[in-house]
Amino acid sequence: MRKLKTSRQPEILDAALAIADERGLDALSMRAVAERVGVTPMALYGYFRNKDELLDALVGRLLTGLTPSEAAGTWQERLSEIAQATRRLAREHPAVFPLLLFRASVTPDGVRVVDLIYQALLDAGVPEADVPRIERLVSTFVLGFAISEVNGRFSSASDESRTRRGADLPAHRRLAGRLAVDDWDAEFAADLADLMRIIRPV
Amino acid sequence: MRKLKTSRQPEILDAALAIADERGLDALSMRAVAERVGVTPMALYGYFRNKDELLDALVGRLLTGLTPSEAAGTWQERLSEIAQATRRLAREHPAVFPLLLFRASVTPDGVRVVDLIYQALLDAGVPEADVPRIERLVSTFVLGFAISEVNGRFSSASDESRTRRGADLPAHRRLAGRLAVDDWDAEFAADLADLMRIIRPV
DNA sequence: GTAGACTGCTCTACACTGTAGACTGATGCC
DNA sequence: GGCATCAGTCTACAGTGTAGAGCAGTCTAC
Repeated sequence: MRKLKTSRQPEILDAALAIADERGLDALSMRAVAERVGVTPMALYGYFRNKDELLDALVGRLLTGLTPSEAAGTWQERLSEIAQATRRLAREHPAVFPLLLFRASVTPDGVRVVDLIYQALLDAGVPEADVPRIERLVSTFVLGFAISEVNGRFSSASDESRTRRGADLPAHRRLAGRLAVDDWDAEFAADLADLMRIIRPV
Repeated sequence: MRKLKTSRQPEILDAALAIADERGLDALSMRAVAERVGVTPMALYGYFRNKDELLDALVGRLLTGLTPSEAAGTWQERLSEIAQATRRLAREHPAVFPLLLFRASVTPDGVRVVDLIYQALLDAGVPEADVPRIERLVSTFVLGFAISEVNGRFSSASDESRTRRGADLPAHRRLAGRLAVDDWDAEFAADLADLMRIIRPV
């Protein structure tokens, strides 16, 4: 089968996303998806050439949800909107989200988001020569932040244990009491504000 | 077996790292590691409780190589040194590197790197209350950049194809010709310079 | 009205994965 | 000698992605 069927692709992706959301990425097997769709595992291979392609399509589906409904407002508002939508997406689909960092987002919807960012940066007065770089800088950070957040890289669980062995960690000791974070929304907002200052110094 | 043996842990991790470097993360199976060590798969379970723990240890081993030999120079030089070392690491071990973003780096060496960054930020005059946040901002970006680079998220392969369908991508069309990147070293350096301006406005 | 092609799917099978459980042979201690 | 501990093996199980063959139904052409 050279040409793939498309009719039930959305249905299959819905099933895959639901499984990942409910039981994690490890549970996302071809067999599990097939069962949920009510079909034999091998039937899926009429719609996606293999599991990797299915995952790619899943990333594409996620990106579709990223495009903001309204593309209005100041450039700061628009950038902020996209960043927040990205973070929201990560929280809604923590298991699948990290795939965004690995599977190059060349889907039409992915490119459309990039275009919106380009436009915001141009409106902000970023020199044309710098726009693509700044876009990569910002989106890399936003993706990285969202992933770190949902994956617990920022886990402060061990903050206290860190400071306890302060002997060889002078800076940690000095910062004791400031390591815990209670408001990630505020942290993210502060980060964005800092990045905005890169985009247009005030 | 409650308590784990440690004697051959380094040897096992070396084998695991070599396999990942040579044949990718997918090829990193317990059986493959065991064969390379010259032992039965089940023998590994005397040294690591399961595959996840082995991977965690692998991340720890990577981080050990991150700690700079010299902790001297201006704060800019020190931060830059760590950032470049991180990027170098990603290129040396592209398959394993992404694990850094997912497996919280609470190993002693990981914390030591964080401490060095804290110290650099303090030296730069960052208010104590902001130091941990800025550390997360910078390290999130650096990790994200390195991963994106080795994983091809920045792939410019499709840049031309993007601009071709310029109709609904106005900003892309306007930036045509500026989308290709030939020097990632320069891009990374420029990004770092921008981030330094967040740390201490000039 | 029947032959042939096409579609959408199933069934079986293979090589591979992580790892639980039981075992063996060697070493060191009393 | 007797026993415990250790390092490693062997077997087995449930699960994975997917190749290859086959099968019932529908559409088209003569």
